[in-house]
Amino acid sequence: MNGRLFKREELAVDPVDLAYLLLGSVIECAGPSGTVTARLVEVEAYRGQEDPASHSYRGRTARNQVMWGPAGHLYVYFVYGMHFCANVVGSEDGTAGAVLLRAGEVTSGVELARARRKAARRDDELGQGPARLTTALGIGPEHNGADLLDPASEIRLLTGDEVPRAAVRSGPRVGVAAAMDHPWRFWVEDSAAVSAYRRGGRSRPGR
DNA sequence: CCAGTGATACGCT
DNA sequence: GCGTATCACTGGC
Repeated sequence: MNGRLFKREELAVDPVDLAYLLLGSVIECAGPSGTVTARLVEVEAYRGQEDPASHSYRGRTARNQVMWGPAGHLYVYFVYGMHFCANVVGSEDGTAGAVLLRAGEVTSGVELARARRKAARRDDELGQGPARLTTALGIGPEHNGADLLDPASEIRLLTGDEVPRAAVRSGPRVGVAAAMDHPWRFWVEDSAAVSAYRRGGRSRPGR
């Protein structure tokens, strides 16, 4: 079924499986000035306490408490002094797994997204990066902990057209020095909204 | 290419 | 309690 809310048990899975599930799905954020929806095309899996790159690696803190809660909630964090990034919380068995939303194609509310993302020169750039995506959708700190599966929620996660595994590419996560041996970044091969791969300020095309 | 921006968390007193 | 390195980044050069 397409365009329905996910069920919580569907999301309470290993973060890598959740990453595949989220590609092609739709996130919808309603606010006072309108609604923006985006089709997710790039994500990264974070595996909780066993993963040195995960915010939950060092245990529960005030910032990361949402990651220990039930699946299907949104973990929003502030980074680099000016940006917000959003994760979908996965497993609820105490492993604090989550999937970072790295990029999406804005599929409705394009005008509102453009107004929020003045620097974007093409529509492909509206959600082309984790903080660009939250800006385009209007996600902020007030959405930390929001339930994506509540029909009454202003931010919700819906099923989309399934992306075949053959159309999914994977590689090392962006900006993560630790655990480079795990290809836990996943993206839709033919999407123009997939972010450029950067590491240490250097661009690494093709990887 | 690289400056901006500020919360976070760790290692020391 | 305090100093400070480190960011799951972006936009303007």
